[in-house]
Amino acid sequence: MEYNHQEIEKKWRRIWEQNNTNKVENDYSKPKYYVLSMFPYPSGAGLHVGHPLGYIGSDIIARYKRMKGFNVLHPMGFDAFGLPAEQYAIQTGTHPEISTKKNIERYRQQLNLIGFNYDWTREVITCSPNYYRWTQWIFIKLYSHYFNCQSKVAEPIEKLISHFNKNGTNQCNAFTSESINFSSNEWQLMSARDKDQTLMNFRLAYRKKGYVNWCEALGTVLANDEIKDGVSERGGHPVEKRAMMQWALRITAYADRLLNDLEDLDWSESMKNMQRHWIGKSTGAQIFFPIDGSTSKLEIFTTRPDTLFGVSFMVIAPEHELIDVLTESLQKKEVLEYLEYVKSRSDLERLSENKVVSGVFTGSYCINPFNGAKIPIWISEYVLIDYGTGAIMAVPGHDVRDKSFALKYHLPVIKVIEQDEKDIESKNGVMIHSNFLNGLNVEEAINRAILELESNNIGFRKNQYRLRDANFSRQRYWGEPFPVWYDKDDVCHTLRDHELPLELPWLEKITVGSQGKSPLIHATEWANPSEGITRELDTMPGYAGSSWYYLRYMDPDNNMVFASEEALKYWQNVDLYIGGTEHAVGHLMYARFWHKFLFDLNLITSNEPFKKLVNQGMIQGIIENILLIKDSKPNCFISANLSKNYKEDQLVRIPLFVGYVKNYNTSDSHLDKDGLNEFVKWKPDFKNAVFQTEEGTFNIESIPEQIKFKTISEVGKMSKRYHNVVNPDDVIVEYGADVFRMYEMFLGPLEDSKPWDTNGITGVYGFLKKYYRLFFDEQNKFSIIDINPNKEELKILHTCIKKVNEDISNLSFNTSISNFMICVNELRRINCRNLNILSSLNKLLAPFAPFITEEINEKLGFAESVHHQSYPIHSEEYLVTDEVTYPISINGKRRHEWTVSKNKPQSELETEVLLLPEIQKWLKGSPIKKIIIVQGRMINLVVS
RNA sequence: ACCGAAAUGGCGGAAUUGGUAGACGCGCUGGACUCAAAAUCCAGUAUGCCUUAAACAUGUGAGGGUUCGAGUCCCUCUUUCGGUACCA
Repeated sequence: MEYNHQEIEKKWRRIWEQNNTNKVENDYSKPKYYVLSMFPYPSGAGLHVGHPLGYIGSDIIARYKRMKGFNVLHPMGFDAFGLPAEQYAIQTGTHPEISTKKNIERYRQQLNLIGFNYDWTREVITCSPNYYRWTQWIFIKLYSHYFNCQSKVAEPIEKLISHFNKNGTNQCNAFTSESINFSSNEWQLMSARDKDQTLMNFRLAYRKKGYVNWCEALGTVLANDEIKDGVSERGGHPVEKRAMMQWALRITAYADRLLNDLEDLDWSESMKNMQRHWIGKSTGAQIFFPIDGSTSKLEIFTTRPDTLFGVSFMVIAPEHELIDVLTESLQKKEVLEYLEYVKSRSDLERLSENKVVSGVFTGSYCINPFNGAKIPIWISEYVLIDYGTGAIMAVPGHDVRDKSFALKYHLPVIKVIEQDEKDIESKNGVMIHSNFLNGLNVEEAINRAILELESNNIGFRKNQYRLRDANFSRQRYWGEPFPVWYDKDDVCHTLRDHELPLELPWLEKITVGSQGKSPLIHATEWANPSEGITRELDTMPGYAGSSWYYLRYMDPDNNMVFASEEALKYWQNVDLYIGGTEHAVGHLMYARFWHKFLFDLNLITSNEPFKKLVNQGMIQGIIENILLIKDSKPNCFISANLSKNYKEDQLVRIPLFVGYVKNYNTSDSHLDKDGLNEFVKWKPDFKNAVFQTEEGTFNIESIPEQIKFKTISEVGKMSKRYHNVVNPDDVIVEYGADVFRMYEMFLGPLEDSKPWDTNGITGVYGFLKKYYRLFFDEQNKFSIIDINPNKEELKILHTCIKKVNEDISNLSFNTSISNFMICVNELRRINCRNLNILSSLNKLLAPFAPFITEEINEKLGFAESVHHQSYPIHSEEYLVTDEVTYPISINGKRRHEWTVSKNKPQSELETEVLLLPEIQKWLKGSPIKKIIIVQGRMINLVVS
């Protein structure tokens, strides 16, 4: 009887669905275990082989935990709002709701094929009004709360308002990004609009000016991802930074808690470090430098107030609000030119190419508050507006970047710490040329300087965070609408609970917006529901829906609350969260922030959302690129072996469909004549392009038969944009879901990234065929013998049980599969057909290969699903051996093996080992310096 | 540039966490079964020296160090991948 995966898998898929085998109850009597995989964005390319890597891991854990007696929550859903669906709509006219729905159906079907034990009745889809109603509801909560710095929790904004009524800002303890002060009287006299704007400084969801990538030609805001080399990826149009009113979330209020609470999480240290670095807490001082000839002051933050006597210039960000005031008329032209240049540069470029410094002088000066020195104020792109105050004091004597700037523009370099030239940024040394700081070490000087600043009212001690209040607005259609409206005075109001959800209006045709607004500007009735009332036309970003979805799974259909108190209390938080490193910071930081906020409101009982976090590696794809000469007319492609004749920035890499390329992912990857024809058919824009090789330059008609047009191979993300997506479907048809699952796990450690490659899948397929055949006799009859197992069988089985249990708890699935292979090979060697042994092994394998084990389980005559039985536990008694083989090394080099009784005492080992002839041969009578014996492990002889 | 991860045979990887490097699988070579193929089974397979084997030497990205002993720990470097706030 041959293993027929198609038949078996089809059969059990149907039966499981009929019997609701995967249904999860809120059965509060059992201990709970919540295992979650990051939900996917349902892209048009379908589920690719990278997605299931983590899903299979969590599925194995979920099935394992269930067999261990836990009530397991293992849900799945879709992160369904997002840019690609909208882009697709603009290009093809298919409404995002329709394409998204279609994509989700495809994904769900593909997921079911793999045999995950999801309870689909708990599915969460972020774009369904049923769900985003509660995203909007949480947003309103954020809007109507502020952060109390004293109690360190969120509190209702009404509390702050009544404080303002009584005391103004005096001792209000509210977290704010901008320090503002007013009296109760001033507060009461404010107009509704002013009050609204003032409160925006405190609300956890608020509006402020934020910078976006504006593309005039496309009439839209672009994602960083859509910009390449400073121009739009689509069409190559110029892009500039533009300030717009944007919603933002005050995550910075929670910076300290997000930092401190990392301690107790069962996350990898590297992951915690990435989060720590992202939060980037630094301590220092905020200092006000008087501006020469003006009453206003330049506010800066520095971690090194000790170096105040070494300041030789100031640098402000190109977006700094004081630029107009500071720029002298003589400098105006130069400054404007520089600002023009900076507009075209991305933050990434501004930071990464900082070997080449650039900047411009404003013509104005500051006064050093400590010694009255006149200091020139410069503008440079290496200072970012979003970090700190957008202005720095430059100390070229003790900062490498400041120094290279000073050297380029011939500004003075003043040393104020006695130290070696090579470690000018270190905090070792004694202060010099610094008046009252002279003779102090750096730490003392920092404290002394801050005291001096504070007593003279020119600055104060401050913690600064790299973490920013990230932009929460998108000028897009396909996202959650903000549940707010503006009155004729532009005062913001939130909708009431019963008015939620505020649904996205249906647009027949999605087109880009205008005047910097989203496509929602075309929904005129929706946008202006009545006289003097306008809705917010921005929508929420992708991370809105994903910041709390794990809570909704606990009680997904509740229409009264986002999840019931009982469900929240029982499931609490996620015990194990598996997802890709690409979400290491963004998503996890925001989910932690929302969770803490809901915790402050007493809506949930845990302080952190994800107790244990594991990052699965990426399954990478091969990206094949064809080289195009920039700005060539007609478009001229070159064969990759000619690329050395060009500078890197003269060429553009265009990713193409991997299927057109011969020998892909090798140094010989190339397009042949057919490949080039297919390429042109696929990208008709290039039908008039020419192709240059060593043999000459050809157009598409004149291409010679034997052309080898070389491409460039890279390893990278599997993504629709690189045209290298591999779907699991074909693999499953050929080998079955059990093989697919086990093969993905067998590829290597869950955490490692690796390019997709099906070489070797036959090994896993062969294993399952062998496994299946274990249950059949020579006549191909299912035949199992129900007698007491012998010692050898028990040893083989229990060795495997022990290893597999250990491996599962370490999420080391690749080695557990090796152990299954070893076990099956051994059992076949001794021709084992024992019921006791094989039914235990079948249960052991069930979480990995749910279909085949269920089939065998039925054949073995068990009525209950194998997945509802209990998991085997090993007994040490079957594993004991009485002999041990010692490797014997001489000077650390292995020379011999020696098998002796396990209990041979160390003293006997020591004397007897020297008598072994194989050892004698090596010693040749030289004296033994030392004998190292690790009992039961190894012996090492040290000779001179 | 910054933060994080990785590098072991022809390939994916294993190594009890400082103790026999290469488990398990792929591929390859040879053999059995077969008219033949597929499937299956058996044997071999890090490299060098060598007809082969024994024996020996070398060997975990590069270079240094600690140790009786280093793939594993420390320092320096190289390459690749992920993230860097509007891809999700």
